[in-house]
Amino acid sequence: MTRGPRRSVQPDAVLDAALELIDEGALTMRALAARVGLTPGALYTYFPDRAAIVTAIADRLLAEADLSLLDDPAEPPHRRIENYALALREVLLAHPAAVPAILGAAFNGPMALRVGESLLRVLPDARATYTVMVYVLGAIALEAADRVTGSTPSFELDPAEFPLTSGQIDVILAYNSAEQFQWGLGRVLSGLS
Amino acid sequence: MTRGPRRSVQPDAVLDAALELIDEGALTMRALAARVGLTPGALYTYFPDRAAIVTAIADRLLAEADLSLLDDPAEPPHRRIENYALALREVLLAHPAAVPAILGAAFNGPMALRVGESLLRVLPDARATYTVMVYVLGAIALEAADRVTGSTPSFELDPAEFPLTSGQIDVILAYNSAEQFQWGLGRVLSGLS
DNA sequence: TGTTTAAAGTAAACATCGTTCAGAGTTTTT
DNA sequence: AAAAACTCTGAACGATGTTTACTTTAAACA
Repeated sequence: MTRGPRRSVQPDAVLDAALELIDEGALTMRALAARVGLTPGALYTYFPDRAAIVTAIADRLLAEADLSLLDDPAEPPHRRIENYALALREVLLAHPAAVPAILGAAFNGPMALRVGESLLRVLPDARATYTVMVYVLGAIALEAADRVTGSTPSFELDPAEFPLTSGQIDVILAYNSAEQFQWGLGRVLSGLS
Repeated sequence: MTRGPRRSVQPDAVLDAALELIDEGALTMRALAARVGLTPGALYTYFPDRAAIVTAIADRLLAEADLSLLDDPAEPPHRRIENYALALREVLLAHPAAVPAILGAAFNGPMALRVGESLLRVLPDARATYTVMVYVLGAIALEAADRVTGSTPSFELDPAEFPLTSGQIDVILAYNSAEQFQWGLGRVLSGLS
């Protein structure tokens, strides 16, 4: 048994509160401490620094998407990847402000290794799995980025200067949607086989 | 003519210095002011706030990649896209710490519109051009992310738990290379036609 | 030409941030 | 019963982005 007094907060509860604060727009050590009923200094008993909290959240979010979707024997390989990718997209876009942190720590955490291994089981060529990860994480990152910055920030579009963009403006404004995500992923996967 | 004293620094020089500081690891208003020979408060005469400086840099970097590569009549369409993508990759990876800002402001700046319009000229389907942008920006973002965090952070890899990952570890460790970038882009483009 | 007006810049402060540290309190180990 | 290891508080430190008077400069206007 460890010496000293028992923790007054579960470490997971700290991460819960931290994710809440990220969703609300700003994760600060003081706000986090207040929310879990501690002093800022006490947080450094739980995690060495703020960055450790963020990467822990990133790994936990990565773990929320059901990895077993990649091993479902009832589905063809491409469908398994689509299912997992859609699940991951849903998990991450529920916390768009946390997505940049995931991109940064995408390949360091323990969960990322597990995702990579499972992907390799479906798509045995490492270059192909990396290409898929690039598309999936890239699409999620772009979509998350413009959810946090308040989308459509006064679109000044001159049809004379940007005729093609104007012509398909309806498609472009809908680029952040599950359908387009899935459409692009389907094309990427077909290009990889 | 505008009233008051002349500027003692060209606004572009402020952006140059700001990009230098980003490359060195930390862009601070105080450090930026010192570098251009001003007081922190004076910077707010040039830009409304720090975020404006960052997005201005993002747009300027986007402008550094030669857009005319997309219109080169001597090359087939897919080759044009590859050439521009490789050029953009080189420009952005020269400043990896600035890349997250570009992802964030990717579709707000004036230069981003120009890139989109040129892309549409060679790949007329908006969904396809968006898929290409996702791949290109995603690959660059992932590569930039692990250049700033000092790559290969003590890779503890258990071959029994991650057999497939271990088997292709050499490919995986080389995932950040122009060849793999181009390989994946080729597959994406072939899937789109 | 002399006065007004707007802009550039300085100096100093404000509020907030992550982080550290000495000490008080608590629990297990010896 | 004493010692050691741990949690937590309270207060501080240094650095950050930004704001606010105030001075100086130079164009615009009478």
